[in-house]
Amino acid sequence: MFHSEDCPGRVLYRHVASRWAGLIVLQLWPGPLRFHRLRDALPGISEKVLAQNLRELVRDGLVDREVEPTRPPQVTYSLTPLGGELAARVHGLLTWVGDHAPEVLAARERHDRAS
Amino acid sequence: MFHSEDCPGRVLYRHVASRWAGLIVLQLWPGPLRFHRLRDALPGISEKVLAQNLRELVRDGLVDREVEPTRPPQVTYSLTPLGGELAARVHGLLTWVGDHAPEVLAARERHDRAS
DNA sequence: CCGTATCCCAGATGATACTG
DNA sequence: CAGTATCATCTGGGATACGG
Repeated sequence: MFHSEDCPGRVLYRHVASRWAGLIVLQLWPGPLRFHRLRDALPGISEKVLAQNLRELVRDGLVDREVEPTRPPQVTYSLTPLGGELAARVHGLLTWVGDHAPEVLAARERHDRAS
Repeated sequence: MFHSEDCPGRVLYRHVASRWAGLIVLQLWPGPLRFHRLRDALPGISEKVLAQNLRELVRDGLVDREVEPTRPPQVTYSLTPLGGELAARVHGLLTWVGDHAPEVLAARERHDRAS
């Protein structure tokens, strides 16, 4: 798979596998969120980087952006159907990582001691 | 999930979501491979980066490294059971990305034209 | 064949301040 | 509230050459 270096699949994968994109999509999986909720759910992300990633995700048709023309404005982000499918896969990967991280750390310690 | 910035899950996820780790694990899913086979299956990777990633994966107990003491030496990499579980999730994500990349690119073009 | 050792860089990320 | 602007940083990754 991905036998060319810049085929569409590889390009998209590089974005999905970026530091934050997967985590953002995952946060939106249970339901829509506003900008600051999203920010608070992702400790360590800066507003700039969150905004960048959201723009990319909207551009790629994975996330919807809705603006309520109130004062002050309210902006809500939600997954598109396409984004929802992606989120399911990301969720599978992340829950596994979350569940097995301790095993991996144990293996790492074992390895470090042995060497 | 991952409510601390440097909890084990986030750390492991950052590695798994690195540019190459997922692709390497995926290549090993069908069966063991030698170093150069792996390199050839991953267009664009340098030997240095491949070696780095493999060392990390071995350290984390996700990949096995077996050396035949022949001359010249033959080194074979394979997934551990733990690595196999991870590969399944990565496979789910990557096949989806591969299958839907065209849709995403189409959405992107639509978006770029609209703006 | 299977790597390691150097050196280097772009691009992703971060901190801070500011605006409609 | 929801961002942008600006500048600084940092590290994963790349090129090249060499070694067991």
